Amino acid sequence: MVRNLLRPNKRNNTTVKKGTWSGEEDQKLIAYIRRYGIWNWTHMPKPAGLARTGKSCRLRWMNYLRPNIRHGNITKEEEDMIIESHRLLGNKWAAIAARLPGRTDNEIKNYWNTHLKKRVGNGNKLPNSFASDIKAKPSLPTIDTPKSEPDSGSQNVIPTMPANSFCTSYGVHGDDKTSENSCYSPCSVIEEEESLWEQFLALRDLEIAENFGGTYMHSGATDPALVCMEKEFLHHSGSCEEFIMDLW
DNA sequence: AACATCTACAACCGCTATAAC
DNA sequence: TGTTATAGCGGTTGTAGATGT
Repeated sequence: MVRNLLRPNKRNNTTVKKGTWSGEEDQKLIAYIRRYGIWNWTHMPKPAGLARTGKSCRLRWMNYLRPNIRHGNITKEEEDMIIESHRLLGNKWAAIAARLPGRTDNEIKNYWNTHLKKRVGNGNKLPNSFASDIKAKPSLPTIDTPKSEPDSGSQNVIPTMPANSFCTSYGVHGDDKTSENSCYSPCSVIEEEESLWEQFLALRDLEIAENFGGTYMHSGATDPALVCMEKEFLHHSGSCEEFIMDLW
């Protein structure tokens, strides 16, 4: 029994898939973000070839697919940090996650509810007023995380940008395969070679380029792939053929 | 072997905050 | 200033796999 439902979306008359993400869906999302970056979660699923809501895509990316996510057992040190942070902050999972590099709020929340809640209980929680005081003070010392501060110098920086300012071929994943993080990560598996879906996206770029001057040029396209290609082509001095070659 | 129960965690839902218009 | 769209957060649910009977 897999949570794998299809629900019609009344708003745009499409069918939205729910439930567990398949490997193919992961691959599509990673390939799309790898190529185009994160520009708008709501409008991303369609051009990415996903029958998911933007919200679902965001959650999947943030909690599972994003680079530098640590999967696997929580260490003793991390557990201590969770307990201590929870004592200070209460159920502020995002704030707690910010103190634990590579861990997501969802993971910490699950870990707390399944492993620590009974053991630690709520007895050590400080009053809410204290927790909100801490929240209001961004100077609270925290451990750097990819979420709050993308690691500089690395290519594992996900571009986030408004839809109208985006550009193609942003590097989402680094080439560093010597990472000490040996935990399973769908990202690292797919990183090994260009995915089929990524190749498809590249072919689509080519198709778009071939149609410049015609259909796409004045289509008012909103798909960033088209918008950006359009901009790039307009600024390209060479022929269409040269433009295509430059893309590779 | 078959079924029931438990555990861990991925994913969904509803709400709030923020930004843009 | 009000409205709408989007992102993010925390609570909760549902499922897969493990374990017990």
